[in-house]
Amino acid sequence: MDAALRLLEHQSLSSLGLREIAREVGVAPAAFYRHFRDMADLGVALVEESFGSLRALVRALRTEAAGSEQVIDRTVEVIAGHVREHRAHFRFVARERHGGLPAVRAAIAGELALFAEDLAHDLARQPESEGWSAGDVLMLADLYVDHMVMTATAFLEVPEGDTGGEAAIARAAGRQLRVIRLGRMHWLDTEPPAAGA
Amino acid sequence: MDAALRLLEHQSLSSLGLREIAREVGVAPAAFYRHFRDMADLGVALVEESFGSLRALVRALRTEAAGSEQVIDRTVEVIAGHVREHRAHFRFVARERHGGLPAVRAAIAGELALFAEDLAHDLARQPESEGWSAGDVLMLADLYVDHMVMTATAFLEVPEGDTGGEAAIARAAGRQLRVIRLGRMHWLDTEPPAAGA
DNA sequence: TGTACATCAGTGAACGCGCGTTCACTGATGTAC
DNA sequence: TGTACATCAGTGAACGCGCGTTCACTGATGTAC
Repeated sequence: MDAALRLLEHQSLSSLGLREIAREVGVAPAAFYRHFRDMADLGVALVEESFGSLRALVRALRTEAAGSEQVIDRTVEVIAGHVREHRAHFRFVARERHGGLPAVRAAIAGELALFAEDLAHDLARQPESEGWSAGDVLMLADLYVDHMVMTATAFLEVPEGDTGGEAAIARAAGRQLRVIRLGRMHWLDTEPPAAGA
Repeated sequence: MDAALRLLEHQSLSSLGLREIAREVGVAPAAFYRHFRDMADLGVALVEESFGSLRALVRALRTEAAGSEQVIDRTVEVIAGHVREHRAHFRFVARERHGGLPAVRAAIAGELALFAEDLAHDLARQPESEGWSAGDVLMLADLYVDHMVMTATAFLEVPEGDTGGEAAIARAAGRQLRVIRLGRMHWLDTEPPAAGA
C-alpha cells in the first residue's frame, strides 16, 4: 500500500498497473494477489487507510472550544498540518473522489457522508444552533465539509515547502469560514424560527 | 471529441486508450494523429470545449438582477439546467480536475481562476461590496466558485432523470448560498470598514 | 472551362512492449500433539 | 523437546492480448493559373 501511494502521487489509480506496484515493492507480479483481489480492492483499502488519519483530524477539532472566533484559525491550522503530514493520502482521495473506479468513489462518498453526519451532530449541540431544524444543521455541516475538502485540495496544489503559498490559502480559507460563521449567526434573523423543522 | 466524451462517462482520461476512441468513431487507430498529438492534447481540447459552455452559464447569470433574494434560486436553477444539458462535459471536468494528466489539470485550474476573476469583477460593482477590499472580494468570489463546483458535482452524482434527488440538492445549495449571502451582508459589522484594503 | 498540384483525413499492416492472470512450486513460520 | 502438518508470502515461467506508434499508401476536396 505504501508503494502504491508513492506511485499514485503522479497518476490516478485507474492508470496504475499491478506490475508497476510489484516492481516498486521489488516483488514478483503474482505476489500482488496474496494481498488484494484486484486494483479496486487495493483502492478501497487505501480509502480506509486515508480516512483513518482523517478521523484523527476530526477528533482533534472536536476537542477545541467550539464557536469561538479563534477556533476558525485553529481549524485551518489543523487541516494544513494534516495535509502536510499525510500528503499522499489526501492527494489520493482528491484524485479518486471523482475518478474512474466506482467502488473507490463509493467508498470515499460514504466516508465523507459519515464525516458530515458527525459534524452535524457536533454542531447541533452548540448554542448557536438553537432553533435550527435538523435538515438545516446537516446543510450547514455539508457546507463546512465541502469547504474543508476544497481547502485541503487547495493546500495540495501548493508545492511542498512553499510556506508563503500555504499561508495565503490559510488566510483565504479562514476568511471564508468567517463569512459562513456570520451567515450562521444571522440565519434566524430572516427565517421564521421553526421553518422546515 | 464526442466519441471520447462518450467513453469518458465511465472512466478517466488516463485510462482511456487512443485505439478505444478510434474504435468508437469507427476509424483506424492511426487516424487519431490527424487530429491530436496525443491524449493530453485531446484532454486540453476537451477542457476548452467544456468551459465554452460554462461561459454561456456565466453570461446567463450575469444578466440576472444581482443581489436580490430570488437570484439565488435562479443561480441554482441555471447550474442545474446546464449540468443536465452538458452532463458529459461537467463529468469530464470533475474527473480530470484532480486527475492524472498535469496538462489537463493545469488547463482546468486556469479556466476556473478566470471564472473566479470574472465573478469578482461583477461582485465588486454591486452595492453590497462597498467598503470591501479587493482581496476580500476575490476571497468571496472563490467561495462562490468553489460552491458552484461542489453543487455541479453534487448534481452529477444524482442518477439522470431523478428529479427528486435534483430538487433536494437544489434546495440544500440554495440554503447554503443564503448562509453565504447573510455572511456577506454582515461582513463589515465586525471588521473595520477598510481593513486590509 | 480545364488541368495540374497541394492538402488532408483516413488506411491497414506491422513492430515491439508491457499488461493481467494462471500455475505448480518453494521455503519459512506457526501450531497441535 | 521433537515431529508432522497447515498456512502463507513469494516465485518465475508462460499465455494471449491490446496497446501506442510508424510507415508508405489512397482518394477525395480545394486551389491556382
